[in-house]
Parts: sequence; structure tokens; C-alpha cells
Amino acid sequence: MAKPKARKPAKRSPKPTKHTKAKHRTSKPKVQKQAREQIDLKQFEDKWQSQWQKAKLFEANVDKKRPSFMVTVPYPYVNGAPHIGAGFTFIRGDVYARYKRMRGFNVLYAQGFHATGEPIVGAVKRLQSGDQSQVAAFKMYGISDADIRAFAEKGPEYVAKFWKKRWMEDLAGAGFSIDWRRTFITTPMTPTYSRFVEWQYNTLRKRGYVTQGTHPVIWCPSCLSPTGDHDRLDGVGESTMEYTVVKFKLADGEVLPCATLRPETVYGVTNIWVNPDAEYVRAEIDGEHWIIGPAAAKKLADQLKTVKVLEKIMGSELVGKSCDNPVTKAKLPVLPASLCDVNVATGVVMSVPSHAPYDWIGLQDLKKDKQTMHRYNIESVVADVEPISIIKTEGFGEHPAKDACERLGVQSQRDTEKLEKATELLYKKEFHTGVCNDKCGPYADLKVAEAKQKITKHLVEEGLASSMWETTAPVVCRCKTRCHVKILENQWFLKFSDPAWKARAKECIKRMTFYPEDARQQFENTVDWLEDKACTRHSGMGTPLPWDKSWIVETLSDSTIYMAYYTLARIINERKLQPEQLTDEVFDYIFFGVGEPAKLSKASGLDKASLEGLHEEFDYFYPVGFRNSGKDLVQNHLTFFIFHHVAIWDKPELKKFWPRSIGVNGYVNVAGEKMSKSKGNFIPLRDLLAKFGADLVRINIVASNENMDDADWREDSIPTYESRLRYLFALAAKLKKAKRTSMKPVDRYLESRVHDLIKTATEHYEHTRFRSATQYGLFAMTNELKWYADRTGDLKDANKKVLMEAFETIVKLIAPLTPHAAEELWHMIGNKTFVSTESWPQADEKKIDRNALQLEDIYRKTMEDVKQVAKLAGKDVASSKLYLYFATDKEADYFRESAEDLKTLGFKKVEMFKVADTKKHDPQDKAKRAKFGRPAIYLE
RNA sequence: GCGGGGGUCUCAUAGCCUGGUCAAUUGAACUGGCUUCAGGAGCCAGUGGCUUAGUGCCUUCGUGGGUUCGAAUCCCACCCUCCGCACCA
Repeated sequence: MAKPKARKPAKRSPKPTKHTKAKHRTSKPKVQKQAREQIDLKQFEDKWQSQWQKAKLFEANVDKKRPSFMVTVPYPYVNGAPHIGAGFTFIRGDVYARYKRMRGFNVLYAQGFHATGEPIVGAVKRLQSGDQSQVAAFKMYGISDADIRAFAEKGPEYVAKFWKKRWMEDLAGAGFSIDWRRTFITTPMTPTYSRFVEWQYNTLRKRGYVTQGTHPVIWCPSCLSPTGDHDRLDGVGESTMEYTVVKFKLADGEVLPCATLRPETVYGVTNIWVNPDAEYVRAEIDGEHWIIGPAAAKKLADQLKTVKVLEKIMGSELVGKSCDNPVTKAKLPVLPASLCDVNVATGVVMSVPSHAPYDWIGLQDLKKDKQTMHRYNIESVVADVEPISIIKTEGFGEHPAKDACERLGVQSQRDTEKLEKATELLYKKEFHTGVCNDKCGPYADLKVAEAKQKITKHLVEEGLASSMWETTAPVVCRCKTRCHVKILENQWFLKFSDPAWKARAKECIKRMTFYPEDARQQFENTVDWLEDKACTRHSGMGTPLPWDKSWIVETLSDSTIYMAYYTLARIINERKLQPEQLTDEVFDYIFFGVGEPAKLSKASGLDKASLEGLHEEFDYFYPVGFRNSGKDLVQNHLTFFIFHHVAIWDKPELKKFWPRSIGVNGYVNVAGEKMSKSKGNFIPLRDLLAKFGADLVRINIVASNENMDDADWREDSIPTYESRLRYLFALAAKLKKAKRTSMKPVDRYLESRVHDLIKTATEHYEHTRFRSATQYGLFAMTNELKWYADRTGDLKDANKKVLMEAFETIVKLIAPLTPHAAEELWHMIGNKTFVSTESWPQADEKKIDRNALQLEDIYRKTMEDVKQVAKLAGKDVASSKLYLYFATDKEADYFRESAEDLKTLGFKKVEMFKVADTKKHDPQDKAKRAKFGRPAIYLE
């Protein structure tokens, strides 16, 4: 790939713009002054947007003479208006759509909107309860109090439609080339779309990709739904974990169920801990009498256990009692410990002082605490309790917990931070390297990792243990309710674990193109680790699962193949097709081409023309040619997108409908910082459009980055683009100065460079590298034009045809990025068509004259050298004579042809010689230094 | 823990796969100058060090080793850092 050579046409560094912001809130006089001198890039946005619309320029219709190409970006979830973060992903989509359109494709670029799920419903609830933070979140987009009131009164569907409208306005305002006839918003506002989702799930189920299962989830007992990370006030990132509950029986047969993550240490238990000051309950759990914390009773009821609470009992009442170790049969005392938290798991804990730092220190504390021992009359019992070592671990002595406590300097039970550390350290160490000793009966000499599995299995099978789920740390729902783990029964899953399905997804990935290619590996990894995915929920908006209406299809699971709906949406919207006409058989015909149109038409009540039209649209426009999205969606949506496509279009002859390419981009930072509502650097797209205009917003964000790293929105760089565009406007007005028709070296050079740059820029566009595309298509191209202007005496001696071609080329090259400015420039130079649908410039290899490129480069380099020499030698240009000596004829000829231009350097006299010339003026014998590419220089 | 990505000259970025043409791309920023009513406009020059009539040399691409005639680029170790881990859009 040809890069711009080291020596550029004199580098231009546009002057800094320190007060970008001020420009846009200047006082009146200044605005007028600017209007007089500078072109306002915003002024013709409305004009072109309405002309495009009037000309139906972006409406894509079936045209079998042209190849189709479908560009999509995600349909946004409409609980707000677009901000610059979403803007990045979307603008990339539009730039690519515009590029492909100019490349001659019949581009279908449609945009729908997403309202499936919980957040909008939740937001409305919060508004109704007067939550000010929710009010603030909406107001960030500049809406009024009246709007907020309307949200609360009219409910979720109104809210969704409100924001949908805003999105459409903002996207249109940013110059998006969308076919708006194909827009829609998801369930429940679009019943035909719901029908599409139903068909999709019926089909997946028929093919065995939907199964039913049971699964633990973090659950809000108030909302009665799973609580995802986004729905949490506290505990973001926490997950579920399973405790083994070992049953220690009291003399009367009552069970003290001890929750533990280390069931293998049951051989080392010395006592049971309860919190003496806490309240417990006696409860009937699956027919047994357990003593547990009151919270545990509620949790267990949600974990497939039958629970009946009988009566309250204080922890202190249990202290001093004795129970049996279920495996060793040893008699163990129940002892008091404040470290016991009744809100965690069962609230009853088995004590393994040799291997658990908490238990070790608990025991030490108790032994020192004469008062407590006296109160419960347990002095002699406590005195008898000795740690039992059961695991040998390298680097630790007989009682590893003791060592760990000492190393970390744990003083008492109150050193919880150090205790946590000690516990974690020891747990890992023993789990990975520890070996059970002979106290462990049948498990002696086994590694801990192995013994743990076997012991757990044995305990559970013998009914000596049960299990209980907890969150890894407290989780609080946004409704302020403390969450716990619930085992959801009969949950519906997408069987992403299915190896055959995974293999097909991999096959699709293999056939696809990724921009950038680095993303491919991530998709493959995701396919590998993806497990079954719950695809239904009980709450929020969405399409009811067709065969089990108590569930609705979960939001990520219903938005996987919806791009196919865009191909149908025009006809469905225009002809107002009814959901009941869109039977499963009708969809089968549309998407798979199976069935008899005549019969189907009769059975469904859908007229035959519509039916065939729908099939034709799908068949023509599908597959997705390019889908662009943020990198956060790789691990979920984008991979599901692949999975579902290969599942639905499963026949060999249907593989042509599999997606062709995915573009992935990073997040958007604002001036180097992560964008967030709390930081106050959260910028609605609308504000930026108003401030800078669509073109500058587009190019500034899209050219800020081009791989999966985070992009950066920097207002500072706006003037860079602005000044280049202004230069082009100024140049457009001067083009008519060019009159010459003969070809000079510099013309050949410009032509060559232009075609060279077309090649490079096109390559970058094709791979969605818009930063580089900008670099070559805008910056390098304008640099060349500036250089050419300099060389031709500010265009007075420019070749008309070459200059015009160069100018038209640059206008086309920037059209996808800055469509309004490009359109305006296109018309300024006398064109009547729309540049938006003009054909992309073709790089013509024949027009790239390598010789001209090389010689101009030498010319440029020599000019710099001349200046350098003049400076170093301290010569005043105006009073000096310049002598140049060339080693080759072609250099000499080239420079002589450019003799006029050399005069602009300002020397009193310029003379040129060939080295071989015997009559040359060369008093200091400089000519001998000349070689090809480096003419010798003498100043006098 | 599991998985993925990074550390380049003031900042941000290119280069690394396919070693040399790399003191290293591009955009900003900064310094000086010009144009001169003014400028947030435009233009020129400079921005690792030393040096020079357009040059040459030295030291640089997270740290430390290694491979090689030669490494920002390949190998090894280490340090630092960013991101995702699900029922959620």
C-alpha cells in the first residue's frame, strides 16, 4: 500500500483553536463578522436533507440489475435520545452505507427501534414514584417537565414512541441515508413484528434449539424477576454460588444445617457456631426440622424446598448443646460467635479452626473471653476444643489457619479485612496444593480438589447434606429490595451449548469478514464458551412465547435476526398487513421459499401479490452485508446474531442468507475520559449537531479511531476538519481561474497522486478504516491541491481538466464522511446530480506516472534543501543567485520545465546545469556532489 | 478465577504479522517568524542530543535478557494497564 512519502508537500499545520467553544456562543457582532468571511458549514444541511428526501434518494427498491447490499447497525433501545457514544457506531454505519452506495450497490439501510425488556417499564415506575435521579436522567436530553409528567401518566409505550421520534429526528439531522419507509419499533407496538418473533421461536423450537431447564438466578422478591447488573443499586458484578449445607443433628433430631464452601473440611470440625444474640427460626424444610436464620427460610423457599416456619428461637438457647458430626460421629458443642451472620446462608456455621482463619480466631477469642464462657457455662467444653488438622499443605504447619492469621497479623474477629485475605489465600492454596491426611477416612491422601468433589457427592447422596445458593456479595435491586438467589424452574433456554450448533456458527464466522480482523478471534472464543442462554422472562415488554404465554421472549433473544424484517417492513407498513395474515407458513414461504403462493394466500388471507412481493424483497436484499456495532456486543448480541442466522437458514441452499461481515468499534471517551452521566461529560448528539453541524460531528468522531480501541470525542480537533473543508470551499470558488489545456510535469504529478490516493483511500473505506480514509481522502488530498496551487501560481497556470478531476475526486472521497459539504461543493462546481449517488472514483493505474511522482518528489526535496542551505549559509535570498547541477537528463528536463515555479523562491537569478556541462558556472566545485535524486546546490 | 487487548518521541495515533529503506506515520499542542485593523483565519520554520552549506553521528519505541550482520518489529521472563464474564439493554 502506497503511503505518502517521507517528504510531503509542505506540511500545513492549521493554527490552534483554543476557544472552540466560544465560537458557538459568541456575541452578535462576531457572528456577523464570521458570516461575512467564513462559510458556515451548517447552513446548507437542511437544504440537502430535504432535497435528498424529495428525491427519495435513499429509498431502496428491488432492482435486479444492480447488486444489493444491506447495512445495519443495532436498533437502539429507546429510553433516551442518541448520545455521542451511540453516535459513533451509527455514523460508522451511515458512512459505510454511503460509501457502498457510491460503489454501485443498491444499499438497503434501514433503522428500527427497540423497546423490548424492562428498563423503560422500570423508568416509568420510578417516575411515578417521584424518583428524581430518573427525572434527571431523562432531562439530560433536554426535555421538559411536561414531558416527564406525560411519561409518568401515559406509560411505557408512550415513552418508547417519544424517544423513537427523537432518535429519528437526530439521525436525520446528522444526515443519515436511511430508508425510513422500513422503520418500526418492537413489541408490543408492532404486532406484525411480534408475529415475526413468534415464527422465529416456533422455528427454533421445531429444530430443537429451545429447551427447558432449571437455573439459579439473582432474584428480586419485590419485582418478582431476575435482577441483572443494570437493575442493581448495589452488588454490580456479583454472581451466584452454591454452598453445601452439612446437616449436624442435635440429640432431639433437630438439624443444625451448616452452610460451607469447603465441605471437605467436615472431618476437621470441632464445634458449631451460632450467633447468640440473633434470632433464628425452627422450620420444617422438606420434612426435616432445621434451625436457621429467618432470611434463610425465605431464600430456601425460592430454591425448590418446601418451607414451613414453626417458631422463633434465640441463638443463645442453642449454645452449649451438643450435636453429631455426620461423618465422624464425634460429639460437637454449639458455641457462641458474633462472627456468625444470620443473613448469610443458613446462619449456622461449622467450625474448622485448623483450616479456617475465621474459626481459628473465633476459638481463640472465645477461650480468652471468660465472661462469655461463664455466662453460658461452657468453660470446660471450650477448654476441650482443640483444632483438628486434616490437610497437609506445603509451606504451612500443622494448623494452616493459625499460620495465615499470624502472617497477616490478625488480632481478633474484628479484623475482617485481614481475615478475608487470610481466608482467600488459604482456601486457594489448600484447594490447589493441599492433600488430605489420614483423619479423612476414605479420602486420605487425595488432593483437596478431588476430595471435595467426592465428599460432596457422598454427603448429598446419603442425605447428610443439602445445598443452598447465595449471592457472592449483597445485591440490592433498583427498587431498593435486597435480592437473593432463586432457582427458576421450567425456564426456557436457547441451547447454545449444542456442539453441532456451535460448529455451524463457527462455519459462518469462517466465511465472514470482520472489521477489524482481530475481532474474529473474539467471536470464535465467544462461541466456545457460550452456554445455554435463558431466553424468556416474566416481566417487561415483549412478545409472549407462542407456546407458553406465561413467558415473554427476553430482549436479547428476540433481536437476533430482525434485520430480515427490514426487507419486509416496507410492504407491511405501506399495505398495512395484519399480523394474523402473517402465519408461520407465510414466513416459511417468504424466508425459505417453501409452499405454494396461491394456496398460502387463500389460507392466510394475504393477497398473492403481497406474499410474492415480500419473498422477492427478502430474496433480493438479504443477507446482511455489513453490521456494525460496539465491541461490548461481541460476547452477546453479535454472536447470537450469528447463532440464530445459522439456525434459521439451516439448509445448504440457504447459507447465502448468512451474514457477510461485522464491523466492531470501541466505546467513545470524551476528551480522554469515559463518558458517564455522573461525570457530566455525557453529550447528547443533538447538542453537538446544533453546535458544530452534522458534517463536523460525523468526521470528528468517525475519524478519531478505527480499531477496537476506544474512540475519543475531542472538540479541539474540530477546527482541523473545519479548516480543510473551508479550504475546499475557497478553492471551489477559484477553480475557474484554471485555463491551461497543455500537460506540464506538475499536472502529470497531480494526476498520478490523485489516482494513487484514490486507491489508498478506497482500500481504507472498504475496511471501515475511516480514520485512514480521512487521512488520505481529505488531508493528503487537500495537501496535494495546496501544493498544486502553489506550483501553478495560485492556479493561474493550472490545467483545467486535471484540476477539475482532482477536485471532483476529493469531493467524492469525502462525501460519505461529510455528505452535506460534499453535496454543496459538488453543485458549486456546476454539477446537477447528487454526489451522494454519484459513482465512486476509479483509480486508473495507467494514469499513475511513477516517474512524475519521483521527480516531483525530488523537486520538492530540492526546494527544501535550497531553503536549508540558504539558512545555514546565512544568505539573503533576494540578493543571491541560485545554481543547480543535475546528475541526470530527466531531472534537468523536469526542473527546466518548472523554471517558472523556481522563480517564486525569490532568488535574484536561477541557473541550471547538467554536471557534464563543461561551461557551467561552478566556482566551488559543488557539481561533483550531485547524484540522482539530489541535485547539487550553489548559492552566491 | 476464566478469556481478550494494550504499553511508541509533550498528547493522541501509525508501524510490529511479512526483521533492514524507522529518529520512526498522522493529527493536535508548543516555540519562533511572515501576512500586518484584528484574528479563534492563512502561510513558513522548529520541537531527543550533538553536529553540518542541503550532512553525519549518538541515545530512543514498558523493563531485563536472547536470536540475528542488523530488532519498535522475532523469542523468553518480568512489570504495568484496559476490557468482557450472561439472563442485561
